[in-house]
Amino acid sequence: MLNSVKIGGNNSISGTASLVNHGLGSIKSSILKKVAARTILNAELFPDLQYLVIGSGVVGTQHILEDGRRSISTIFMPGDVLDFTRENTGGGSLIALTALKVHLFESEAFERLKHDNREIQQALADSYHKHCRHTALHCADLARKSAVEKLASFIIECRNRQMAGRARKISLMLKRIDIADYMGLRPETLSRAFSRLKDLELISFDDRNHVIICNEPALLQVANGGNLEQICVV
Amino acid sequence: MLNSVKIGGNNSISGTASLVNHGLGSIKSSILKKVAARTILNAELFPDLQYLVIGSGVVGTQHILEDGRRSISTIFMPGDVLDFTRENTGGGSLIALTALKVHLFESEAFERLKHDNREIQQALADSYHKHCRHTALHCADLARKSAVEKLASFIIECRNRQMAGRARKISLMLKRIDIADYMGLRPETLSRAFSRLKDLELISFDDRNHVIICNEPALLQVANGGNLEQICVV
DNA sequence: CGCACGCTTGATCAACTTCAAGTTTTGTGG
DNA sequence: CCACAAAACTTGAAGTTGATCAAGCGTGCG
Repeated sequence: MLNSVKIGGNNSISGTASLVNHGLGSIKSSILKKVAARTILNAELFPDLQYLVIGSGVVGTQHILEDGRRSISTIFMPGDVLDFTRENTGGGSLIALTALKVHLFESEAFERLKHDNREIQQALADSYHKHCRHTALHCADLARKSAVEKLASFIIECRNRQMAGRARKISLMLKRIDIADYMGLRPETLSRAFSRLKDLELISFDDRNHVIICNEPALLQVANGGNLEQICVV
Repeated sequence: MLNSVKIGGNNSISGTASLVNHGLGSIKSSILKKVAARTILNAELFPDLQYLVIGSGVVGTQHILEDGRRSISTIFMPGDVLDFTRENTGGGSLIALTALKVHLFESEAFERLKHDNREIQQALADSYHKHCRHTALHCADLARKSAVEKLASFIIECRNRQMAGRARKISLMLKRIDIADYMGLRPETLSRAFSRLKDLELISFDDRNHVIICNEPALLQVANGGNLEQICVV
């Protein structure tokens, strides 16, 4: 499956069609850095930075309204690429939602390489398109779904993006407040949604940050707006 | 401002940094087609289609939940590019929200051209990034804003994307039901939000589909989550 | 130990949805 | 061009959902 040197070596990205696997791994100029949770990722933090590939951890695009309301419009997971050559955030700022390990690629060397290397261009394009898909789905989640449906959808998104395949144990990765801000809910409401899914035996908890999917077909149906009463005869 | 042949000739896209202005205009193989409102745009409709540039009208990415709830995750306006070479919709389908005039670009000739022409690659990349920015902003709109804030935000988005500059008269382009589905509201709630903005004299109506921005600073503040009571001393 | 932080639970309240008319606009055939 | 029907939009009243406010419970750490 893998066809080039892998950077980072975090097994959460193995098997993916990530940028790393396409060509960036062969770049010698990559720098590995650790970033503390809650750090804002911007040009000042990483001078000369053009592209950043996440090795481990999660980054979010955070938006703050005038009165302090916070939302997270998109999240980036291991293997995802952040492109600092353009403003893609729509006015939001990139923030480390967990501690990170990131691979940095410096400007000039990378730009030359990208110019010549069709595989890298392709890998970057793939990454953009994947991001577009995720974001479109996320809009659909936010627009018309109930709290429980949003949470079911989030758990499914986590599983899909962690490349967990059909694994039943899913890492939530984020704190409750960040999941809430991502799904457009308040933490209290999110907590009640967790309880609801647990009571209906669609999920159970391994620990606070790891859920076990107990009834996947039902969870998928709930995520897609199916009728809870019909799905869970309790 | 324009630096190449323009296709379509719709003045709503003049002055933009759209794909058309960058390089696609020089492609001779483009086909102009009219599309009726409510048509689903897919591979069956346009065999061999790779890229589509909107000349006039609006396209939306539509998602339907199991019980029929509908949402529109993203919209495309004149000058925007639809890329049919990949699935970017996150499971949604592209639908003409108004009657359209579109410019189609056929597969093989275009692929060759793109391969050789750096300007076209750049123009496509620009288009993707613009789309990403709009979608991120839209997520922030959906997540935590009230109905009135969402509507204010939609009006501002319309103005910005229509390249209306600081024009006060804005075309809403969409029907109420589509605006509602885009902003995650029911048409009744949207209607009440329109009344609210009108009563507060932030907007007035030219006709049903054209609003006049009466107090732009206030409208911007409302769109960004400012306190209505403080902004509008009524 | 005790404080801080993150999460959960309970009660109340506001906002949005739903349901049910009305009203205006649009489109069509005579 | 008008009449009429259908579609689109608005308005009102009642019902739900999620937000807010307030308190309580663990867990980790100085």
